[in-house]
Parts: sequence; C-alpha cells; structure tokens
Amino acid sequence: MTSILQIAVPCPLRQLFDYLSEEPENHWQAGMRVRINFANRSCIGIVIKARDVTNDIDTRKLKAIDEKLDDQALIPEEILQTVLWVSRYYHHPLGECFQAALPKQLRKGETSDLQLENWWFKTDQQSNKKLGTKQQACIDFLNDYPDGISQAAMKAHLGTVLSSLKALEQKNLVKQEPFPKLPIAQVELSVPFELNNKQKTVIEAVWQKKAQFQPFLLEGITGSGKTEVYTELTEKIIAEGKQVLILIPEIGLTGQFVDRFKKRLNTNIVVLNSAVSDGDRKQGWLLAKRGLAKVIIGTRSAVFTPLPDAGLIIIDEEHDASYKQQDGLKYHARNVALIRAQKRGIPVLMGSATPSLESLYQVEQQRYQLLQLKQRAGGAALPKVQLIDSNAAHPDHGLSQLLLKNMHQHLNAGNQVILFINRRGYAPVLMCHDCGWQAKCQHCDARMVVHQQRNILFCHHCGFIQRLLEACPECESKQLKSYGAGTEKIEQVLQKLFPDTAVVRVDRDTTQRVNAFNDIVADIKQGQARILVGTQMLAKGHDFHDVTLVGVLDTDQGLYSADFRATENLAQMITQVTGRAGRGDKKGEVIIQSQQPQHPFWESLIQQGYKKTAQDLLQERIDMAMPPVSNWAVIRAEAQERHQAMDFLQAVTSILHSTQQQHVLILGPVPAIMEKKGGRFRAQLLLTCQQRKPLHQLLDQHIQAIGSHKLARKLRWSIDIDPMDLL
DNA sequence: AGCACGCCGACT
DNA sequence: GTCGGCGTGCTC
Repeated sequence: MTSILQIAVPCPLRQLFDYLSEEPENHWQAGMRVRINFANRSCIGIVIKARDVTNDIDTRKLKAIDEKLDDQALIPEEILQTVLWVSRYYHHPLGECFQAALPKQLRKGETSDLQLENWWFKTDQQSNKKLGTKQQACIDFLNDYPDGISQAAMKAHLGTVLSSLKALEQKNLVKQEPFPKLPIAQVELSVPFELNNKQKTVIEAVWQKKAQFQPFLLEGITGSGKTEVYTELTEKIIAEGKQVLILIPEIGLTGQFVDRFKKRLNTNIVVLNSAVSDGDRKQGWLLAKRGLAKVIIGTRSAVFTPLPDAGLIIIDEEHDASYKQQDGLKYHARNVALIRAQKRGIPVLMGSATPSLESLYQVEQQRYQLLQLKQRAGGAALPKVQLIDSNAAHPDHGLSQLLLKNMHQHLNAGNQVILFINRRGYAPVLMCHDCGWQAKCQHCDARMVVHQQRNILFCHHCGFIQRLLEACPECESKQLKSYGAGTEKIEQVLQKLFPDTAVVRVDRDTTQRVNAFNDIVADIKQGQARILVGTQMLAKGHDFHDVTLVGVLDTDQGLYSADFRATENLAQMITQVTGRAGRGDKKGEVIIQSQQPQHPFWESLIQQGYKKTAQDLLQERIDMAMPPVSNWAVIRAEAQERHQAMDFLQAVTSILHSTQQQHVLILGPVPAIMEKKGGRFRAQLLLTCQQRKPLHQLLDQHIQAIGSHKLARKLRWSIDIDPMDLL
C-alpha cells in the first residue's frame, strides 16, 4: 500500500510538496523526518500529512521519498502546531520555520537517538568479604545513589574507578547499564534563600494559577530578588513532576543566572544558548522531549523546545529586544511562549525591572496580571540620581568636572565606578581640519569609527575595515582630527587621570574571546579593576557589590532618534544602568550627562521613575494609534541599485491596493533612515491596522503575488510582523 | 534559496 | 568556432 506524504521542504516556498511512500498512511505521523530529492538535491523534509493512494489520484509526477528517518514523530504535536502557527502569524514559509525551530543536527537529518553513557547501579547483593578501600569507596558512593549514577560523575568524585567497578561487577555487587547522557549537575547545593513577604506573595499568586493559562507581569526593580522568585517557583513546579522553561536574553554572560538555578535545584537542567555545541543542543532538546530534562534555560530559540510535562514558562527581562529575531523568520519568543502556554493551559511569568510598553498595555487591558516587587531585597536604598549638562563637560573626552570629582571620592572610599557610554571605539568621527572632509564608509551611509588600538577605521554597520589614514584623501593635509569619544578613548583618558587605579573596558571589542567576559567579570568581582568603562553590555544582569557610582555619558541618541521605540529603550537603559549603583549596605550615586538636560523626558524619568514615564509613553502611543494599540507590519526590500527597492515596494503597494478594503493603511514606500547599508539600498513599506485580522488577511491574500513578482527575485525582501524598529 | 536551461559577447 | 554572462522558471 503506497501513500502520499505532504512535506514541508527547507526552502522559501509557501507550499507543501507531495511525495510517494511505499508504506501505508498509518505508518506515518506528522512530525517525522524524511530524506527527499527536491529539485535535484538531497534534503530533509518534515511530514505534515499522509494519505493513502486511491485509484483516482494521478501519482505520475510525484517522486518517492529516499528514506524515512524517524520511526516516531521527531517533532511532537504541540511543537508542530506551534510552528504552523508561527508560519501563519509571521507569514513565513513553513519549511524555513522548522529550520528555525529545530536544533541544527536534527534538521540536518542526524539520528534522534539520545546519546548514552555508562551508568553504575548497586545490586541487592551484600559483600561477605572485606573489600579494598577503592572498591569500598565505590560501594559507599553508590549507596548514596539508589537510582544509579554515571561513570563520569563517579570518576569526577572518586578518581579512576573503572577497574574497581569491573571487579565489583565480577562479584555481582554492582551492575552497569547505558543511560541517556545528562547535563553535568552542580556538586554542592546551596541552602534555600529566605524569601521576604513580597516574594512569597508573588510566588503564591502564580502558584494559584498553576493549572491554567495566565500571563503574569512581574515588575521588580533591580535587586528586588526576581531570580529567587524564579528558582523557588521552579522548585515547586518540578516537585510536581512538571517541566519549567526559562527564557533569558542573549547577553554575554548567562553563567551567573544559570549557576543560581544549578546551585539551588537538584534536578536535570539543560542550558541552550549560543555557547552550547550543536551536539549538546540536540541532546538537550531530546532530553526535554523525553521529559528527562526538568528545567530548560535558554535564549530565544529555546522557546521551541518540546515540553511534554510543561508546568510553567518564565521570561526573564521580558522587555529585552533580543527576544525578537531580526533576520529570517522574524519571530518574538515572548509571543511564541504565550501561544504555547495558552494551548497548554499553563502560566507564564514575565519579569523585568523595566517592562515593555506592550506588556504594560496588556496589564491595562487586564490580559496580564501585574505582580510587583517594589523594594530591594535586604532593604538597600535606591541611588541618588543627578543630571548634568554635558555641554559644560570637557570638549575632547566629554567627562564633566563633577563626574571626575565624584569618581575620586568613590574610589578613595575603596569603591568601584562604572561609566557607561553606548559607543564603541576611540572616536566616532575622523575629520580633516583643513578641508572638512570626513571618513565615511564606502558601503554604508555612515561614518567610519576610529579604533586607535587596532590602528583602523571601522564601520559598525557593515564591518568594513580600513587602515587609519595619516593624510586627508581630499587635500592631503596631515591635520586629521578625531572628534567625540567612545569607550576606547574614555578608557585611555581615565588611565591618565587615575594613574594608580586599574581601568577595565567592557565592550564587544574586549569580549570577543570566548572566556573574555568571564575573566573580566572575575577581575571586577575580586576588585582588581576599579573603574569599569563599557557599553550597555555591562548593564545587564550583573551585580557588582562594590560599585557605588555610575556615570552615564552621551545618552541623547534616544531623544532625537527617528525610531518610535527609542525613548522607551532609553528609559529602560538608564533605569537598568542606574540599578547597578549601590548594593548591599552601600548607597549608590548616579550621574547622567546629557546635552539636553532641560528635556522633559529627564524630569519625568528622574522625578517620577520608569513606571510613570513608561505609562506616559504608552499614553502617547495610544493617542497616536501606534503599537501596541495598533498592529504594524513592515515589508522591507534591499537591492543593489538605488531604485530597485523603491520600485519593488511601489509594485507591492499596487498589488495591495488591487482589492477593495479600508481597514489597513498603507504608508510608503520610503527609503530606510540609513538608505545604504552594506552596499545595498534599502526601503520599506508600512502597513497599519487597528485590528489584527484585516492586516493578516490582506497579507495572506497577496503574499503569493508579491513573492512571484518579477522584481522580487532581483532583490531581498521580507515581512516583519510587529517590527521592533523602523530604521 | 538553489540550480538548470537558454540566448548573446570576448576568447583559447 | 566555444566559454560563460546572469535573466527566468521550476522545484512534488
């Protein structure tokens, strides 16, 4: 009996392809993988449907599959449904959605068998003779593990034990068996944290809704103990035999966060972030699918991990932009997590000190329940914040007298200082003093940034590198001067101003090496480095207990930026950074330098705090009918020639206007703010609608025509649902 | 996205 | 006389 399989193929085509199988329909399940020959090349497809061949079907033009790769569905039904939803919601080809959802090795067709390792178990038999010390140690050790333990773990604790174990096996005192290889557990567990009443209230609120879909927004200021809430809840949920998925942002260091879970919970914790190897990723995914991994901690793509026993999803720093994928399938992991939780009837806990306007809006709409932690755990005081006019600061390096004076005070008191400047490199501008020429990138509408240490000019948008010039290419003058200051210059200046104090710089340039970030953090914690200069990567998720002064330089991009989310992001950044000052029993101080200190934004943020500022910003969005109140989709195009992108989007506009409708507003096309980037010219078309449905219907209706337009293949184009920016 | 097929310019 | 440019058409 042959059957026809409908298969999702890994290519950007918005349709399924039929293949023949010699096996009957009931041998097939949706979510199995097959190796197929597609357009003359071998690839891996996902079975979506199977049906038996009946006489009236013409099968002549169908190819047969090459190989069945799974005996059972690799992709569980729930993940399959989630990916189907993602494909529909983000208007992205299904085959490519599976690519994004599966670990690399599984989508390349590797075995779905779990990697096994050797485990040892004690038998019921007792020894009647006295054993050697090594053998006795093994027996004693195995007594502590009635369910057995891996050979690797025994070796880690007792040294070389294999020969002793083999000897014990001969005496029938122990036995060995293969068992799925589990992630390495923390050896020593720490004692449970004593929770305060506020934390207990939060945990209780979530616990009460543990058997239903309920999103919670946990608004907890820095240092209020969100992580303890997460660990405590996770412990309670896994005690009921359930799994917990914890999403974290893509930041340099997740180790600290993961460690706190590993030290607290005696269970199998799988970590899925960019540092994890392809093999471990596959193993982690499969362990979760089998229910053997109880806690899964991972970045954006971990939201597609199978969870047969799902009990809770936690999203830490829910406002973080890294949850939205910026290329390919442009999904938002928070969105996908909510959809999964809804289907499973489980709660979602989203935590942040600076909640996104989206989530605050959902609270207002009573779709999310708000939980708050308003006090720093241990009662530490909030820092004093001062705003100063940076126009009066030093014209070259931009550090103000007040900031320098206070740095001396804090350093003399034995404390540490953080300076944030959201600009890498030495200086953002290289200019000819004689003719006014500026160093620009030849591939982008952007200036080249001076990186003095590497003696280069560097484009931060496309990565183009050029030797640092010694003479002006226009007038051959030697009077080339750099203007403005980035982390590199600030580091250099501070090293001169504070010759006896160690200065450390933390930005993408100093943390490229694999363990560089960890090493720097260790230096900071041990107090080796006293002045820390860095971009906002220094602001995320670290508490350095001896930091009492935080300086924020050159913050104003957010106030003039053309992007609709810039002010929200600035408020979040400033608030997160401010939270780094003063912990434990030390009171902190924050100095913000701004070129526009009179801007009402500052008064709002400093006097009334993030929440009030965010609510005002949300009201502005509501008044102007912007997201999250209205729904946006952006169609972007980028092409080799300046007019191609605009021409294509103009054609798209006509296609979209070809049917009568009055709900969706079509704005543009317009060139991107930075039109040329990486040698390509970019443009975009904005679609807005008060309701979600007409917008999606319009796209569904026309997407095929857009994709097969003759201009479409001469350029790159994409749809971005709920865009994070319009740049 | 790939990759083949197909019709016009500068070369062993 | 060919090699190869990338326009366009298709992928069960």
